[in-house]
Amino acid sequence: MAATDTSVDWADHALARLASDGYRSSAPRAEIIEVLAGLGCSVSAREITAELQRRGSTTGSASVYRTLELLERLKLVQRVVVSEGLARYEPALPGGDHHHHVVCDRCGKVSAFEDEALEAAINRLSLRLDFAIDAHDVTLRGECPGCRRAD
Amino acid sequence: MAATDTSVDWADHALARLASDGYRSSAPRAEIIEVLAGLGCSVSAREITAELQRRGSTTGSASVYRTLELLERLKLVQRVVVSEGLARYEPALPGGDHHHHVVCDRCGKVSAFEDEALEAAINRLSLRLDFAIDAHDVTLRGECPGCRRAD
DNA sequence: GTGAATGCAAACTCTTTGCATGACT
DNA sequence: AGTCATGCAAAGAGTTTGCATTCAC
Repeated sequence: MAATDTSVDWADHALARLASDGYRSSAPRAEIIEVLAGLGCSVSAREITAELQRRGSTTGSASVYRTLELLERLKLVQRVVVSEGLARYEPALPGGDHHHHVVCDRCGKVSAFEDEALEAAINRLSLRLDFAIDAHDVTLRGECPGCRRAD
Repeated sequence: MAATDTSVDWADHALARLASDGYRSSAPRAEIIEVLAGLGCSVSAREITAELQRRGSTTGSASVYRTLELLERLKLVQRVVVSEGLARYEPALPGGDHHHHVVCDRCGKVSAFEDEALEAAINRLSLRLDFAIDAHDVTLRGECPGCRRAD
């Protein structure tokens, strides 16, 4: 699929932002940004690297990771949690409590919460999607009380 | 922290379920379940393995992974996605669209959706939590239209 | 010319798998 | 006794890091 108008906008925006923030404009960065814009939503570093190789680029995977880290720091890309990855588990009783998690960006502390309105919104939402939804994860991120006080 | 009543209940329940499903009752499994019950919510395989070693157990990490897989299959533990792990990225424009993802359990297809009611619920929820929330991820899982038809 | 950014390769972390040994039923 | 489950160790996937080289400024 060709890049959409929005993705072109984003690529330009990202390149401009890098320049205005004093980062050097290199071919690898431009290529990574272009691929990111073209592939759209929810792309892994691995997929970007593969796409670069397919295009005959000599950009290495280390640069992909470094550039993603930079783009994330500048909030030019958002890191999303889709599934897989570092798995965490918790005991589950049949019909037991249903809760989600808040993770502290600073210290990594994980707390649990429950919210009926949230569940209701997800249930209603599930009805209007084409997918047959059978599970959901919600993760909030921010600063925990301890780290807030330490500011 | 000592095991709570609930976690003891869960450990017993899990052991009973394994037995009733014909799985052998082994020391490693019992230890893993005990650790899982004690550590509570959101534990990684790595943390379980570390705790086992700390306790002087000879249980290897392969058994931890195999037991977690088994427990997940029996729905005795729930796999939760907290963050980290396989990172996926997407272009982000400042003030750009805000959306979440539905992942097909069968084919891995990722689709995006937006839902105002969901966002509203999360915003309201954020206000009553002690954390200073600055981001959130919502991931739904189920079967995509294509895979549903293929049933 | 100088320092930032790159590519390569090695190191690391987490997870999975093969296989011989050991333990539950 | 039979076979399920284990531990070990090796292999695999994804990511990070050190270092010499290259390239943008």
